[in-house]
Amino acid sequence: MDIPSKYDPSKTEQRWYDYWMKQDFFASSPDDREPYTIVIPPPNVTGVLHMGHMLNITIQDVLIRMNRMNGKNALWVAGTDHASIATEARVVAKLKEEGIQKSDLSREKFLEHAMEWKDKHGGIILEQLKKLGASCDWNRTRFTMDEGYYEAVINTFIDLYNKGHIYRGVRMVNWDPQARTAVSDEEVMHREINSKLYYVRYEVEGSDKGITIATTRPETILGDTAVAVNPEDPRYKDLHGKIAIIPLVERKVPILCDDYVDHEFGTGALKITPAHDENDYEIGIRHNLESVDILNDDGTLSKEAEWFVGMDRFKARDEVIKELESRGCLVKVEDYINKVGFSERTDAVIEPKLSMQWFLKMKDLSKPALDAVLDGTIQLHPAKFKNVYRHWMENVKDWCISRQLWWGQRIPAWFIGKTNDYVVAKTIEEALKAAQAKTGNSSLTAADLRQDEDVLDTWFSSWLWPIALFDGIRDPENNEFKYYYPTNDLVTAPDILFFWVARMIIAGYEYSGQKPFSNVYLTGMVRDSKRRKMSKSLGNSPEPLDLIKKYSADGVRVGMLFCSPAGGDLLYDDSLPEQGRNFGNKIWNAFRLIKGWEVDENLGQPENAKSAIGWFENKINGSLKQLEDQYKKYRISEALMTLYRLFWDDFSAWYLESVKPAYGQPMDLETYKSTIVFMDMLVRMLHPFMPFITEEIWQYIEERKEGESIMVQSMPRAAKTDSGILEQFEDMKEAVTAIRKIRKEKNLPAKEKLELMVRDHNQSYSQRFESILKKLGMLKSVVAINEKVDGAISFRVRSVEYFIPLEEHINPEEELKDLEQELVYQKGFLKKVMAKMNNERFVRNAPAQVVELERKKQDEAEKKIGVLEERIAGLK
RNA sequence: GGGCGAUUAGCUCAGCUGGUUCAGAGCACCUGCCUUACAAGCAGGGGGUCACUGGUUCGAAUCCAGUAUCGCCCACCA
Repeated sequence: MDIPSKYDPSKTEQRWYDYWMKQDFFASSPDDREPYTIVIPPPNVTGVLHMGHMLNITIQDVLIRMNRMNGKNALWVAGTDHASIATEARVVAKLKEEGIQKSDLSREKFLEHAMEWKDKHGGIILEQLKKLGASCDWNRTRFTMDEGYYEAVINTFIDLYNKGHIYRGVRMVNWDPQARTAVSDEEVMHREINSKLYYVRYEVEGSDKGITIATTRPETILGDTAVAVNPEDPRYKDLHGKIAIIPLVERKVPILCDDYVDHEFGTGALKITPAHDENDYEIGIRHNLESVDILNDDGTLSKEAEWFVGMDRFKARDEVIKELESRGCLVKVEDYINKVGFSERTDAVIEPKLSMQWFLKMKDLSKPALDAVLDGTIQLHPAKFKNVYRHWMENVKDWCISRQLWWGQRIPAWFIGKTNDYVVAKTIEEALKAAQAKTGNSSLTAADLRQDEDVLDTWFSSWLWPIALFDGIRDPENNEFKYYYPTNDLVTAPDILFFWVARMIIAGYEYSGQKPFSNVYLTGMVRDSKRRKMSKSLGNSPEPLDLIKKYSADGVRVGMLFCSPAGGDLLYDDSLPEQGRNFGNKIWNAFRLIKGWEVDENLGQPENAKSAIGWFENKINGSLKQLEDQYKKYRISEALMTLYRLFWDDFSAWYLESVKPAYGQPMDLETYKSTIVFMDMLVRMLHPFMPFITEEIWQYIEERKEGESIMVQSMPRAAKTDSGILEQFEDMKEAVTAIRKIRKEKNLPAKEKLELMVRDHNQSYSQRFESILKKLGMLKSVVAINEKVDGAISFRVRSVEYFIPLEEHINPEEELKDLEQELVYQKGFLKKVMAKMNNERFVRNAPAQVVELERKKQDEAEKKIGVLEERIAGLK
């Protein structure tokens, strides 16, 4: 049979994926089986596959394939997120390239462009997932703005509004001047930056003393409406109630007292800009201050600023400094490290800005979601995230859900006439009725209503993902929703624990009265080997599809999972997929070996094969047991390692070597059959991790019918193991290793067959595994003896002694040295054991088992010492 | 500034409710082999005061306290 010695995935992977699709194996619909459901974290519709997705998708596919093979009705739903701010930014940028400004377009026209763009690019990432082998039910692919989903989001808004959870109001919000929208607190990333602290002197009316304040944002001076000092601060007691004059704008403002001011910081005097700072805003309210908004939505200075109108805020900062300096108001400048908020999406510096927005009250809604994680109804893996989650949920603040964008679900609020009075309703017809009722004016017409221009935060739609996917908002009684929901596992990155996971849990309890999923597996970040984040600018982020081409999808999957414990970062290096590919090749070659055997039905089964099979049955069962435990604990990397070692070390290096017939010799039918059974089990066990190569081999193992596939086979189940057999085999392995080592040390020709004599034959494994010992140790014979042998090289495994009569290779001095070394070790060991045994408190307090164990150790060590002393005496 | 977590081999990590000489795995490394499945391989090997200091205990990598270093999350000190 002609099978290439190197596995070539380039043809097989696409072929099998097409086959699975054609057979509709990924599809699921409700039936009598227990469901197992995963919903994909919907990638941004603008997104392209990156390393983080690769890890995330691989884990989900392992789980879904595993459960499918375990007899569950497995469903993995895919989809994309409309990603309002990110997508809108992309579309705006693209239009700009074509010379079109967003402001030139009507809302409708812009949305046409956006939708067109989405249709063109939206499917790319999902197609990429297929290359990795993702077994999603593609018939169910959803989009967070598709028709039914859009409606679910709007209905949710209306419902929450009617329940009194949503309010509209002017608040200090995080303003992204680049995207020209408010963003939520979670979308602001604080970073430390090197900046300057400017000390600016304000004149005080009726005093030549003046007052100096410190600020990092001197341009906001233009919006100052007060100066504040701490009432207890002796330096400024004489200035209480006086009037300060703001430089440049020459505005007269009060000097007031507020406990908020820290006299330790700066000069102990604080400028108050209620429109551009959260604290100043609070102080403004307390003291009834006017607020002057000096910024336009795009971050340029507004008319209110009076100076540098229309200039960008950072340019204006420089100009203000220059101007202050030329007027002699700039007292000094210090280097200063402070934390600045950046927009998560555009990376623009966030401006705190007073603005009218919609908010969702979080406190009450989050209560059941907090409890569910605390009491284990929902489990986070790893569990350490429980604390982080609790901390966030206990301090959760109201969520700003409106965005000044067009791409997204438009807020279903309608203003009446030119007023700020509004009604919330799904359609304009309903809104009209409500407006008429509200105003008592039945002559209002649709023309008198105008819908709120804003859209909802993206996360206000994705928090419904597990529910809305199954149409559970519109119809909670529908079969699919009832069958698949709550879902089982969610696999995602910890950076969206609050953005998304926490809010899904909140929505889950509010809209289904249940948890949305039972387990959350939080992956780590993919970084490079120096722990740096993967980024385009560093050029350290490999192109996923190139990796698949180079190392195969199986290889990349395995590589991703080799060292990525839950929650731990994955330090990516090309050696990982390489190791994965090598593993694939190893499997392939083991299979080649088996398929290459010629079978002779008349041949009896040799002893070595019988014992190897008996051992490997136990070994595989032991591994299955271990795997069950590892899967239960979501220890995916460890499970993979268990399989890796089972296949490489136990199956290939020991089992196959034990049963392999001599070159050119045929094999008996029994052994062949058993080996095929093992191979079949092994590829099934490996299938979730390496779907392609295992399918390829499985299809080769036997003639398969159209429509058969490994992916719909059952997973082997653990049976009982005989630990005695496993231990005995381990002892035999040790003996083989020792013999090999002797060969190497003594430079014996590899083919020279040796004699082996075994003392203490009865208690040993060597009866059961004697034939394997002979085969792998290249032995002529294995003979049981009762007395020690002089003039032989010897070694020991546990209490059994082995002798290889090779007088000519013996160096008595070396031998003596080895034995004496061994004696020293044993005596040391015994001493340690005796120390315990002689310790009355140990004997009294330690459990009987432990004491018994020590007693055994003592016996054994004493015996060994006796033997060693006897031999040393003999040599001397 | 507050909270959480970590520190075990060159690297990435296991080590569950203290108890076999318990210090482990994979990768990397060293030596020898192109041996008739696989050099993407085979055989053999070296390597760690379990961050530090105390404490509890018959017994500590494991439990407790402190110290140091790192990481993450939250937070309005201009």
